Amino acid sequence: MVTILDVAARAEVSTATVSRVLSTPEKVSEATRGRVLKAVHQLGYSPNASAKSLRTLTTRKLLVTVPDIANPFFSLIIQGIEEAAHREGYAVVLGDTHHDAEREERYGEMLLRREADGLIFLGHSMSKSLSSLTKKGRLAPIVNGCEYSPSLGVPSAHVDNEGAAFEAMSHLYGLGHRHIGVITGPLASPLSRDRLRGAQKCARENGAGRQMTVVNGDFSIESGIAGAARLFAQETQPTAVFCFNDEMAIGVLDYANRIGKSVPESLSVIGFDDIRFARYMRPALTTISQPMLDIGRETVRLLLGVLQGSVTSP
Amino acid sequence: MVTILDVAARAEVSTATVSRVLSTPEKVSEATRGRVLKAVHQLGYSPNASAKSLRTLTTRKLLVTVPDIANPFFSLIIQGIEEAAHREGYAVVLGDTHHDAEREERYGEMLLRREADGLIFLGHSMSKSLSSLTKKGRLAPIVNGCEYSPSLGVPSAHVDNEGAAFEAMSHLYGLGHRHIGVITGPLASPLSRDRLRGAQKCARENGAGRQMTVVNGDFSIESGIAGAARLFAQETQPTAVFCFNDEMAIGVLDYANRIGKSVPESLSVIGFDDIRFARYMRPALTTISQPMLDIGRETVRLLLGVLQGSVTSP
DNA sequence: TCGTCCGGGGCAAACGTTTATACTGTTGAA
DNA sequence: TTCAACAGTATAAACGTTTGCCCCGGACGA
Repeated sequence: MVTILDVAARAEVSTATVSRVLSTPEKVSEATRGRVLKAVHQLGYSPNASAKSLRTLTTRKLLVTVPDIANPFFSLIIQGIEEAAHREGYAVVLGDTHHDAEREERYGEMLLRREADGLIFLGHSMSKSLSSLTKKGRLAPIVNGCEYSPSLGVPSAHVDNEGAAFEAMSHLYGLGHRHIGVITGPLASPLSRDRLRGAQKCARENGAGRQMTVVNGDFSIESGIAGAARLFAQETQPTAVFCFNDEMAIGVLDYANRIGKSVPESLSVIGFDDIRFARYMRPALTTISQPMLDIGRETVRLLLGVLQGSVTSP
Repeated sequence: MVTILDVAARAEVSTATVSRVLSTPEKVSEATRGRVLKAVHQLGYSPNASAKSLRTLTTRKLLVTVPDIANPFFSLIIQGIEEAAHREGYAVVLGDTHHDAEREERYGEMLLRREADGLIFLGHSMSKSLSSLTKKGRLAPIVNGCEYSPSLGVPSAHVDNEGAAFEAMSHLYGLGHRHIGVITGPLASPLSRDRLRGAQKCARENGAGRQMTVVNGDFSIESGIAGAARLFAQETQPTAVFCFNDEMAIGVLDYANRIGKSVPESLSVIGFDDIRFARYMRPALTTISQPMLDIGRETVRLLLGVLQGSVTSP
C-alpha cells in the first residue's frame, strides 16, 4: 500500500506538506503543490480513511436504520437521505432492523464504536444502548424520521399525521359517507396513534363517531386484506375505508375486487403515502401524499445541524 | 472518550490483555477475564472502530452501489445483501449512482481509501478508478450483481437472462400469439442484450422472427407507456407484449387500459422480475420471477469468498 | 538438581494520518 | 543595519488499537 510517506519521499517534502496539499492547498506554495500533486498521481496515492478517522475522530458516515428496506415508502426516504448525505460528502451505512430489538442493538453499538458520526432511525424504536447518549445534557447525534416520540428527546422530521388523517376523513365525509372503516398501523407507534386521533376527531366533528369502525393492521398488503375481510363481515358494512398506508389500501382494493364490490361506485378507499404504484392501480388509488424524499433530506439536515451544533433542541 | 487504556488501568492489566479478552477470550485466564469484563462494563467501554481498522487493515464494511435505491427490484436485492452481510458481521454502505459516472467514481474511491473491504455493484457500469485493481493478477474484492460483463473480470450473481427471455416468449407463442412486441431495457447493458438474444432466438425457432417488433425502454413505467404507444401505432398491432421488467409492463397495462384494449382478452402482457406489486395489478401481471433476495445473498457469499481467497475466478 | 516446556501476561512497535509548534529565510520598515 | 513579521516548511506527538516477542514462574521428566 502506498502511504503519505511514499508521496512525501518522492516529492521531497515532509508528510505534513503532503497532508496540507490535500486538505488546505492554499497554504502551500504553488511550486511545492505541483510537485506533491505529481507524486500523488504517479504513485496513485489515496489517503487511508481509518487513519484519518482515528486522527480526526470523524468518519463522514451516517448510519441509517429502517424497519424494512424493501418497503417502497422507506426506500424513497432512504433515497432522499442518500442524496442529501452524498451532497454533503457523507456516506450512508444502511441497516435493516426488521423491528427486531437485537438488530437495533447491534446497529446502535456501531455509533458507540464511532463507526459513524450520527444515526438516523426510521420508525419509532431506538436501540437501548444509546439511551446513555441521549441522557446527557447536549443533544446526541441521533435523529428520527417519519415518527415522533417526544420522550426520546431526539429531533425528528415527519408530517402532521393527525392533521393529514383528519383531512383524509374530511374528504370521505365530503363525499357523503357516514359509515367509514379505518385500518390502522401497529398502535405501538406514535404515528398510528396520531393518525387515529385525527380520524376520530374528524368523525366526532361530523357527528359520526359511532359509525366509524377501527381495525388493526401492520402496514402489509396482507393485513389490508384481512382488515377488509373483518370490516365487510359486519352487519352494517362501511361504504368507505381509510388505510394508514397504501399497501393496506391495495389489499382492500384486492379484497373488494374479489367479493365483487366495485370501487369507487360502491366503495371508496383512501390510502396514505402515495407510493409510486398507487396511481397505476385500477382503479387508481386515492391517497394522502407524503414528501418522502424531502423527509429524508430533512433528517440529514437535522443530523448535520446537531453535529455542528446549530440544532440544539428536539 | 473511554479507551482501552482506561479499562486496562481499572482492571490492573496491560492493554494487550484487555484486547485479548475482547477478541480471543480463551487465551486469558478466567480470573483476569472476569476482572477485565467487569471494568469494561463499569466504564461502558466500546472499542474504537477506526483504530481497529487502522491496525488490522479491515473495516467489516461492504460497499454496495446501485443505480436506483427506490426501485423495488433493487431494494429487494439490497435487502438480501444486508441480511447476508449482517449475518456475517459486516455492515453495508449504500450508494445510489443514478447511472452517473461521477457518482460511481466517488464511491469507487471509497474502496481505494479502504473505507470498505469490498464492493458489490448492481448494474453494469463500474467506476473507472477501480480498473487498476481488477487488472492485477489476483481477483479484486469486487463483485457484480444482476448483470454479467465478462470483460470486467469480476464474479457475478445473476439469472440466466437469455434462457428466461426465451421462456417468456415461448409462453406467448404457446398461447397462439404471432405478432409480439418487445420492450427492452437500455441496450448498453449486457442484461438487456442477453434477454433480447433469447427473445430473438425463440422468435426464430417459432418461425416468427419477422413478426417480432422491438422497441427500446429504460425500465421506467413511463418508458413502458411510450413503448406501448409506439407498438400500437404500427399498422399490424402486436397481440402480446414482453417487457424486460415489471414496471414497463405496468406502463403497458396502463396504456392498454386507456385506449380501451382489454387484457388478457385482446392483449397479453408479460413482465420480468415479479416485484411485489405485480400480482395486485388488475389484471394481475404475468411475469418472470427473479429470486432477488437470493441474488443479494449470493453476491455477499461471492464477495466474502474473494476476500478470504476461496473464490479465485470470475 | 537441572533443563525443558508451557500458560499467562507485559512491553512496545507498528498501522497512516493530522496538526501544534518550531524553525528558516525573505521582505519591508524604522 | 537591525528587527519584526510573515510565508513556507519540517519535526514530532498524538489518535486507540493489535500482536510479535519476550519474560516469568510453575510443572514435569530425566
